[in-house]
Amino acid sequence: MMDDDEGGEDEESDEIVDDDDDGEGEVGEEKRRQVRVLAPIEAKLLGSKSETLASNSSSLQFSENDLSSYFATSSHLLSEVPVDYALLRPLESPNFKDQVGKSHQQALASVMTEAAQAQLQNQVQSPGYPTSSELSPTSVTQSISSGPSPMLLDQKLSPLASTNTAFISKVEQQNSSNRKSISVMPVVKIPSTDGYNWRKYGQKQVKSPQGSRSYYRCTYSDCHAKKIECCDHSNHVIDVISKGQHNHDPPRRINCTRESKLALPAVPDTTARSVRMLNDSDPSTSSRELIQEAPVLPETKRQNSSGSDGTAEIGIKEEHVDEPESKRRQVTL
DNA sequence: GCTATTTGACCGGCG
DNA sequence: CCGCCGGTCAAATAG
Repeated sequence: MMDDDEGGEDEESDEIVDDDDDGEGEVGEEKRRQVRVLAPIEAKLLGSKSETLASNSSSLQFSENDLSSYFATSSHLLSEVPVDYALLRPLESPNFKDQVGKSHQQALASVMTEAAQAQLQNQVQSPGYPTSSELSPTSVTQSISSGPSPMLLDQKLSPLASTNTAFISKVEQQNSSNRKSISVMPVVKIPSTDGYNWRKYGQKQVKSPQGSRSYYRCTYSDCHAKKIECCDHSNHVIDVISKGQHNHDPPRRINCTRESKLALPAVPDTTARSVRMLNDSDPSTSSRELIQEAPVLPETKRQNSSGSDGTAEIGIKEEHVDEPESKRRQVTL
């Protein structure tokens, strides 16, 4: 898929930021333009990704000045600024204060959550953006922590899989063509969070928990493991149901150049997700009340603002289904 | 050309 | 028997 994860950071970042508005804003054109204004900054920020953003004060300072000047001219766009930019710029900076004044800070605060949501998606969808494992976790997490839930961040950062890259480009197409059915794919694809590679083979609008379901199966040749992502109306993944078991180890894609960049190492991302084991034969576990949240990030319920974003905790069920795949029409006609 | 995703259609289960 | 619904297939599409 998206093979240019190494080169196309700048371009993609545009799309990425634009990409996240389809979730909420539909601002489209205008937003895209606004994003372009920020492109240079973004390039710088992304350019310094190899160093730790937080610790590299020089580059940060640079960005800071840049941001300030940009901010002075386009402060009204702040709501569109991904939270990372806003937060990377110390609010205490007198320079910054001078230009924007207090009211902007207040506006910033209110806007922060929105921008944070956008930024989160932005991060996860940017192939060039350092993942939580590449980048000093604190730098990212800290910059975000004042906004939405770190859990959300983790959720969104972790699943950097090949599918995400596809999502970036596809979403734009979907935006432009105003698709009728599913507005966008779920913001987060989980494929690699559990270390396995998943291929999506279907998506369905469902009613029970109103939203959509995405159906994945393990790409491993003989593995029949499947999983279903349940998304709410706003395409936020609210539940992940695993069916079947892998008959292989999670692929360690260390040597795989492309995927190792896109996907995190095969470490189960249980910090962010609630994990639910669901036996197929155990219907008692089929309801969402059974979600066990991993209390790794004790941030209240992290709903308030980010909750509006549908930051529903994702439950991962696991259905041990040894169901024979020989159900129906497996024989192609 | 290959692989992954999207999406409408199809199929079976269930009430 | 019929309609609804969820799961899957497969052609079309995209990168």
